[in-house]
Amino acid sequence: MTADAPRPGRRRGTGNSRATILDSARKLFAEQGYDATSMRAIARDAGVDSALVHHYFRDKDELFVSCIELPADPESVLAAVARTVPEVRGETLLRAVLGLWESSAQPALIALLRGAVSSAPNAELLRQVLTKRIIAALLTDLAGNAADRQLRGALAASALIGLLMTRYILKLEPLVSASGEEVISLLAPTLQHYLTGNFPRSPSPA
Amino acid sequence: MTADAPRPGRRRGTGNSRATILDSARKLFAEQGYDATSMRAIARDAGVDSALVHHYFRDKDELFVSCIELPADPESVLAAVARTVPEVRGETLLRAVLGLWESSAQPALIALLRGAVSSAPNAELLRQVLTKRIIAALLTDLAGNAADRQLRGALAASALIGLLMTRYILKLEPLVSASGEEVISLLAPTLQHYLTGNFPRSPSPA
DNA sequence: GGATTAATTCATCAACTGATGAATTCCAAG
DNA sequence: CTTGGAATTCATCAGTTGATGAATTAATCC
Repeated sequence: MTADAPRPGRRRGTGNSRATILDSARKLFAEQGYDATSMRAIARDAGVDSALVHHYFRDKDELFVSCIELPADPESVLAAVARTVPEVRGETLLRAVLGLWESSAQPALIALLRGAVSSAPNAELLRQVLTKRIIAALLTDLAGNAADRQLRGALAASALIGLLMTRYILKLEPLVSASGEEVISLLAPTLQHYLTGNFPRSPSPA
Repeated sequence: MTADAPRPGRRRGTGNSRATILDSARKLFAEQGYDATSMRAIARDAGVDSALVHHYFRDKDELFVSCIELPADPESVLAAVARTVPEVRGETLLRAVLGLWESSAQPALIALLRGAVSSAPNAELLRQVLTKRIIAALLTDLAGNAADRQLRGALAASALIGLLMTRYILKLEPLVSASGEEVISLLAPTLQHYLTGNFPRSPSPA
């Protein structure tokens, strides 16, 4: 008996601990948020000593941002969105974003969203991503003065964030169980209207 | 000297410690979220020993939900919304919700929203409030079968949550600086469309 | 005025947190 | 075979957290 008392030292074959740790961290950060997730819990979930986590990632913050570095390449996806004609960009953006969120990047994205809400610096991070990347892609080649464009971008962002919150955080039915295409067909008109429709008090004098 | 060494025991006049604690708690929960706010920090902010906080509120959870119990009376506000004709309910709801969020209840509401995102049980709390109260009021006397109504309610909730997130948490311009009336005129059509408009694949066969 | 009750603080607990340094074991280069 | 580095765990630290029970002071009731 007394089969396995795990002694220290390097293991035989397995050289994937770092990746395992990252997976566990993404999962737990996504499920419970930044504060509520302890280094020890991550280590436990990864089947590893907590000191090993610190061996690969200096501290909790570094581990968190390492989780956020997306596995996929959202940059090119957004560039593709920017290249479509503005008249269908609502649907295109929705399809791209939902594609990302249904991919293996989901835990990282949920972690990003969760983090943004629970701490001010992380909120700044998300705001940057939102304005400098997503909204920027949305507004490419869009007509109108600066104020008008900024407003349209913010409204689109609000629709998008609302969807992500209800579908992935609050898990409000029937938005959770709906297929991606259903969601797209429901929300694309709204997004498109924000981008290219005309408003009650849209600041376009002259 | 050694002027003031605060000794234990009841104080002279001041009988408002409980309210002071609640104010500090609302403020800190709103600023930093549930996890990041410690009982001790609340006590310090209220100028009080941390044991006194436990004297009035059994534990941190009870304090949190006490913070959420709104100072105003949103029940009657929502009832008023439910009494309007469905055709203007989008605007009415928006006006009511924004009124609440611009009132003294704001810290409590931000705390509720922050809490929902950072922990699953608190998410359940917000989901309950959302479905049993807000969405319920929205759907009063609305035509359609159950599935259709549930979908419309969820979409309206997503638009609402998106607005609250961008305006009060992420602080995305120009939605932050816009006046309440501007926001209403921008979003009311969307909400109204979700409630009473017709959809691409609205499940109304026959 | 004596007894009861409420308000307040002190001292303290066990649990958990993130983090560090030293030890152990293995792999790979020379 | 030796030597250096990488992977891994152990033991431990100081700090914080939520919570409790006892002590102290004041207000209130009779």
